[in-house]
Amino acid sequence: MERGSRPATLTDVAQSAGVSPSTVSNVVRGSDVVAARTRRRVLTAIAELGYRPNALARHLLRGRATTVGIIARDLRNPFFAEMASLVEREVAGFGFGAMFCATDGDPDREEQAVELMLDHRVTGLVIVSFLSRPALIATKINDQIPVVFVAAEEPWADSVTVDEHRGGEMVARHLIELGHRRLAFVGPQAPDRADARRLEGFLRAAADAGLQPTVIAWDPPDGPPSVGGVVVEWPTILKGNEPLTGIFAANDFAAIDLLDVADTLGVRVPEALSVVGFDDVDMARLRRINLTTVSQPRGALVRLGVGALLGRIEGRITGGPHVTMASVGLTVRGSTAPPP
Amino acid sequence: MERGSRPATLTDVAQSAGVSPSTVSNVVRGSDVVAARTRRRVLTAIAELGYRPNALARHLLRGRATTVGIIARDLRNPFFAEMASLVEREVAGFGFGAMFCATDGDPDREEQAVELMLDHRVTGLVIVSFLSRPALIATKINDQIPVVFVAAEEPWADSVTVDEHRGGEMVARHLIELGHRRLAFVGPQAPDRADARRLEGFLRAAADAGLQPTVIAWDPPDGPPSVGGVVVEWPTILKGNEPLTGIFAANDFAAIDLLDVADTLGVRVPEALSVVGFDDVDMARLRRINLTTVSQPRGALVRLGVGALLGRIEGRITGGPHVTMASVGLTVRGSTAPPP
DNA sequence: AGCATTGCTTGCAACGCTCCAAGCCACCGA
DNA sequence: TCGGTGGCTTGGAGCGTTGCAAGCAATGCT
Repeated sequence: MERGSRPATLTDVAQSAGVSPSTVSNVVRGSDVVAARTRRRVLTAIAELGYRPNALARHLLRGRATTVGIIARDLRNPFFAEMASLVEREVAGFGFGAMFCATDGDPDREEQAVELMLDHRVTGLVIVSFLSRPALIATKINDQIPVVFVAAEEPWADSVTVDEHRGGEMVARHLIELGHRRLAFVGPQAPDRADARRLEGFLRAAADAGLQPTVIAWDPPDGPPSVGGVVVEWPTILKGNEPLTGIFAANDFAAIDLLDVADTLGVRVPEALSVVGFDDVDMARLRRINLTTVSQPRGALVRLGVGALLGRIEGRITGGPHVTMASVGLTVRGSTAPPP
Repeated sequence: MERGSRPATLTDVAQSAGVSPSTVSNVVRGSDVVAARTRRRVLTAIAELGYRPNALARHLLRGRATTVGIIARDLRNPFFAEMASLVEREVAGFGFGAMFCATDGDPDREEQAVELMLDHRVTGLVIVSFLSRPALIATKINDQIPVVFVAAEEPWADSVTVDEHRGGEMVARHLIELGHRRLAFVGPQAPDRADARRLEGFLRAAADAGLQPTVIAWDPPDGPPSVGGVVVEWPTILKGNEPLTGIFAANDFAAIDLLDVADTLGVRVPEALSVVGFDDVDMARLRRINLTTVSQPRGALVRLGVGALLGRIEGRITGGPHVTMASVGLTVRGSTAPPP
C-alpha cells in the first residue's frame, strides 16, 4: 500500500484479484464456499493491497457496532482504573472494541457519554459505579441496548455487585471484636447506593452490639468533614475528649486520605485510631499503607458482568435475576488494632 | 419512541414531518437554508421520535470517524491512568469520542489495538507511553492517520515529552548535593526510551561529579533485581558493607515499590536510604509516601499532544518539529536526605 | 440426450446518511 | 407576457460492506 494513500477497499481487492466483491467478502469472512484457488488469489491481493475491512461499513449494515461502551466514574481512583482496564481486556477477548468515558460524576458528562455511545451504536454498555442521574440515563437508553452495572446496581439493568451490606457488617464486627466502641463511617457528601449499603450493614452490626456510629460526610481532599450537615474538625473528633477510635471509610481511596489526615495530626494508626477501607486496591498492601479493607473480587465481578452483557446481546438471559452477588471478604492488615 | 424499538432514522423523521430526507439532514446539520416553518416541523418530529443521527453512517460517508484512539500501557500505574483520562476528556471537549485500549506492554495487544482502531477509522491516535514494537506499528499505521505520542517519543510521529534527560540530571545533582556517593538507578529490564533518557541524564550528572552509579534492572513486584544480568539481593545492596544510599527509580510506581522493599528490610528512608521517583503521581504527596520526585506537567502534555493531533487532522502542521518539550521540575519531599 | 444436482461465482439491494445538482414556486422587473 | 431571480426543497448517487437470490458451468443419473 502506498504511503498515506486512502485505505484499500473490498472492491479494490476484487478488481485486483479479478473476482467479484461478493467473493472477496466471502473470503474475508471465512466462508467455506470459495474454491481454494480463488481464495488464494484473493488472499494474495489482500496482502498486496494491505486490505483491512472497514468496520464502519460492516457495522452500519449490521445496525450495531462490535464495540462495547465503558463508562467509569474516575480513573484517579485505582479501583475504577483497574475495573475499567479489566473490562476492556475482557471484552477485547470476545472481539469487541471499547469506547471509553470517565465522567468524574458529572451528570452532564454522563449524559453526553451515553449519547455518544448510543450514536455509535455500541453493542452494549458496561457502567462501572453509579450514575448521578440514573433515571435520565435509563430513558435515554430506553432498552435499545443491553446495559450491565459492575460494582453498582440499578433496577432497570443487569448488575454484578458484591454483598456491600455484608461487607459493612464484617467491618463493624471486626472493629467491635477488637474492642472499639466509638465508631464512625466516613463517606461522600452524596453517597451512592453502594456507599449506602456499606453504611447500612455497618450500622446494623453496630446496633446489634448496642452501638451507634457517627456518620461523617467527607469529600477529600478539599471539603471539611461534617456530621448531619454541621462541619466538624478532624482534630476535635480524633484527638478530643472522646475521640473516635474506629473509622470505616466508604472506600480505600477515602481511607488512604484519612490515613493522611491522621498522619498530619499525629494520630497514630492503629494505636490510637483504627481505619478500615473498602475495595482492596493494589496499594492497600504496601507496608506504608497496610490497610485493613474489604476485598472485592474484581476479576470475577468483571467476568460475570461482561458475561451477562454478552448473554443479553446474544438474546440469552444469563443469570437468574437482574442482580448477581459475588463474595466479599475482610482482609485484615495493620491499620486496625484494639483501641488505646 | 417505543421501548426497545429500533432507533428512528432520518428517513423516519422525514416521513413523519412530511419532508424529504435531505431537508431533515439539513436541519440536523444546522444548515441555514431551511425555512423557519419547516425547521420547526422537523424539529418537532425529531423530538417526538427521539431521533439521533447514526454516527456509523455519517462516518462511513466521511471516510473517517469522529473518534480518537487512545492506547496506554497500563492503567494500574496511576500516571498512565490519569494521562488516559485527561486525553479522553480533552478530545471529548472537541467533540471526539474515544476508543481505548490498555496493552500492558504486550506487543500482540499493541498490534491488535492499532488494527482495531484503524479498522474503526479513528481520526487519530494518541499513544501514551512507548510501544514495544514501534516499527511494526509504524508500518501498520503507514501515515493513514495522524499519531501523537504523549510522554513518549518516536521519530515517525509527533510527540510531546518533558526533558527526561534534564530530569535525570536534576535527580543526580539533588542526591549529590545532599552528599550521596553510592548512587543507583532502578529501571525495568526492558527500558523504554524515556527510561533510557532519564538514566542518561542521571549518569551524565553523576559522571560530572566523578561518580558512577550502579544500574539495576528490576520489574516489581515479581522479579529479583539484577545488575548487568547478574541477580543481586536487596539486603546485600541496601544493608551490606557499602550499601547504596541514593536510588533513582525510573518512575514513581517503581519508587513506591522500592520504598516497600526498604520498609520490609527495615532500611529507613530517608535516614539510611534516599529514594527519588519520576512522574509525581497523586499519591506521592501522601505523608506515608512523601516521595521526592520529578514532576511532569500532565495537563500541559495532554493539551499540547491533543492540540498537535487536531492540528494534523485539520491539515495544519502545528508545532515546529515533530518533538515538543515541556518543562520538568524536581519536587523535593521527605524521601531524600543526607546519607548516614 | 435430457434433467437435476453440485460447486462456485456474481448482481443487486440494502444499511443511514451527506452533498450536489436540479427542481419548483412565487415574485419581480421589463 | 415572459425571462430572471432568489428562497427553499428534493432526487439520487454513493460511502464499503453483507447476504440473498440467481446464474452458470461441469458433473452425475436415468
